[in-house]
Formats: sequence, C-alpha cells, structure tokens
Amino acid sequence: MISDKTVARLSVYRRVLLDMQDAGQAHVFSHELAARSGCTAAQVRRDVMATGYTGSPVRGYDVTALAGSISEFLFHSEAQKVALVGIGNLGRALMAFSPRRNPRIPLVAAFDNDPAKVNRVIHGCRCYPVQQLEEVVESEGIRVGILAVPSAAAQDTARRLCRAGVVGLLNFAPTHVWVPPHVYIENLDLSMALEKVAFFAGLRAPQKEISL
Amino acid sequence: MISDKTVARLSVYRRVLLDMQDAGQAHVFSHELAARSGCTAAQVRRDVMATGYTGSPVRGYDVTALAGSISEFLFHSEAQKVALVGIGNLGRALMAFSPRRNPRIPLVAAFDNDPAKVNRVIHGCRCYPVQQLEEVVESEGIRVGILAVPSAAAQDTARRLCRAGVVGLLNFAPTHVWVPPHVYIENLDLSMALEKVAFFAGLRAPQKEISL
DNA sequence: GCCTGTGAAGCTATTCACAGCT
DNA sequence: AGCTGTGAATAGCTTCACAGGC
Repeated sequence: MISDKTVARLSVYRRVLLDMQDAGQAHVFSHELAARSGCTAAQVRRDVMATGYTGSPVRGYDVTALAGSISEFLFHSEAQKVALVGIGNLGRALMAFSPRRNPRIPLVAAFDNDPAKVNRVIHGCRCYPVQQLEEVVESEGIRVGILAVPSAAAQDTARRLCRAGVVGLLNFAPTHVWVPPHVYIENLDLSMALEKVAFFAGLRAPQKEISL
Repeated sequence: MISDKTVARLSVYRRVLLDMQDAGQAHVFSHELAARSGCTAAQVRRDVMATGYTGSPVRGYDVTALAGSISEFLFHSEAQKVALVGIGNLGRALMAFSPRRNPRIPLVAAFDNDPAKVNRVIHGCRCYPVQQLEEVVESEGIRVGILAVPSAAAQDTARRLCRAGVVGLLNFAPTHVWVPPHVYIENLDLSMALEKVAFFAGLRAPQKEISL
C-alpha cells in the first residue's frame, strides 16, 4: 500500500525539515522542500499526502508540524532495536552514525568473530562475540540486523538473525541473501553502485563548465 | 536508452557469473542466474538482451561468454579512474574493496584534510591533502569521485571535483548534492536506508519460522 | 498571483505468454 | 519436454494540470 520509494523520500524530507528547524525556518513550500531533497514539487505533495498531513496554500507547510507528521508516520511503532554484525571499517563507520541518528532506531549490539574486537563498548554500543548472537538478539528484542560481514558469511548470518526474531535486514555484503518472506531486506551493494557510476561516467564527455 | 536498473542488475549477474566460473560451472539457465541474483528469469533474459549476447535454448548461457559480454558492455570505454574524498572509516572500508575490484575502475587517489592521514599509501592507493584535489584529478585524468566526507563538506567537494573534470559521483553524505547536468550522481544514503528497513520491520510481526 | 491537494494522463519497468528451436 | 527471445499486456511510479483557496 505504501511504496518503498515514498518511505525513502519521506526520510530525506524529514532530515531536511530538521535542518530547517535548526535554522529557525518556520514554513516551507513544496518546491523548496523538493529542491533541497532532489525531487519535484509534485512528488513532495504526493508523498506528504501519504502521511496525512495537510499544508496551507498560503504559507505552505509548517516545518515543525510536517516533521512531526513524518516522524509519526515513519516511526509509529515501538522503537526498532538494531544489531550490527561485522565490526570492520564499514561496521565502525555505521556505529559512528549512531549519535546523530534516530533514538527510535537505536543500535544496541554489535557482533564480531574477532576476539580482539569484542567485549567493549564503541560509541555507546556493546560488542559481543558472534556466538552470542541469538542470545542477545532474543533477550534484547532486536528487530533489525545490519550485515557488514564478508560475502561468504552473509547467508548464514542472515539465517541466524532471522531465526532469532529479526524482521528487517540491511545487507552490505555483495551477495544475494535469501530470507523468509516475512523479513524485509534492503541491499546496499557498494561495488555495484560504483560500477554503475563508472558505467554512466564512461558515457559522458568531460566538460569544464564555467557555471559552477 | 539503457536503464539505470538494468546496469545495476548486469553488474550483479556479472559477479555471480564470475563466481560460477571459479566454481567450474560452464553453462547456466536464466532461472538459475535469476535465483542467484534475486530477480526473475524474464528479467535476466531482458537484461541479457541489452548486452547483445544470445544463449542457446538447449544449454542456456555459456558462463564465460556471457560474463565477457556483460564486461564488454559495462566497461567498453577506457578505464574510469576513481578518486575517494574522505579517509574516515567509510573511506577505508571502500579502499579495502579495491583488491577484489575491477581493474577497469581503479581507485588511484584519496584525499583528506587531516594531515595525519595523508602522504602515504593505503591498499595501493596514494593519499593526498585535499588541497591537491584539482591538481591530482586533472593530471591523473580521474573521471569518478566518491564523496565520503561529512554532509557540510559534500556540496563544495562535489563542485571542486566536477570543475576538475569528474563526470560521475558516488555520494555517501546524507545530503542532496547539486551537480551540473552532464555529471551522473548516485546517492547511497546509509541512514536513509536504515530508516527504510526499520519502517518495514515495524510493519511486520516477528515470527519464528521453523523452515529456516 | 501562487499555493496545495488530487484525478487523470503519461511513462517506465516488469511480467506474461508464446513462437521457435533443439 | 524445456529452454531462449520478444511482442504485448500489466503494474507501478511520476508528472501534468487544474479546481479551490487566500
């Protein structure tokens, strides 16, 4: 009923709105929000419709109210606790995001199979040996898993997470991972993204624009 | 003419095919390639059509030949040199990918404004102070840039890269970045992706599947 | 005038379904 | 029988365009 892409854009709008709030801006028009989010005004209006919020033709949207409506829409359910598996460079980069991140999506545990990396706290997140995965996921009620492990370990790790009760996965391993149908999975394949950019760059002639 | 998403999937097929090659598999049917890539058989056939390769109804696709055809299609142009800006945890994670990565998309330079991180070589990639960005991009003929810098620096870094001749950007900063129309940009917004997963996880009831 | 909300049109991407081949 | 290649149909998403309001 609610589309994948709409959710993605709402998340972007929300961040832009929070920035506007910090900057003291009280109202915003759809075309302005669109410009700062990289999409069109019509799209903004459609997406906002989905949250049930209604703006005023004279002043546009109230920044605080719309941010609230989107937050309400995106995070209506109870907080979704997150576990990270794989404390490599990528894993650490993800942990560093947490402070600025949403309290409704707290990163509560991280796992690794390297004994040197576990049994400590990084950025407020406890690190456990991967053997304790099921135990911690179940006792903490963790619902979202982040796969930042090598490809070879991805499928088995996903299986263990799903068995322990996880219903959402963010997969950074460049491999297709099978999950049971009730689990939502999103793949962020970095090397694929780079190949895509390189492909389209290859089609374009470089040109020194004067108007930058 | 050629779709964004088709390019993305071809990149995935290619990786799967290389794995099959390593495993000694000589032929593959569309439904098998589809299963290992997370899409449908019809989609595989459509995408393969775009590369101009033709399989045989009796044996399916020749693994090596199809991998070659896709590589030819994706990397037909001269090698696209890549520069990374921002040597934080994320930047280092991206550098670590390079060994396994495509020689047609070599990471040749990295930049950072922290003097402690520059003037050395990490994973075969030279690290420069960010002041030298234009100079190195121009002299090396770099065509693709990776933005792994904080949001506040993203727009200005993008502008500098584009001015220096970059025509493809991979942006990890959670901000919309404006680029001139001849530049292709792909955004990988990690926190947005996590919010999306959390949203859909919130809609689903956890259930302990027996069939895992 | 310029805004929002929204039905309707348009477009793009995916899937169907089948001819043709072995 | 089971496969590929592909026109045709479908589904999904985005944009248009305008009524209604200040």
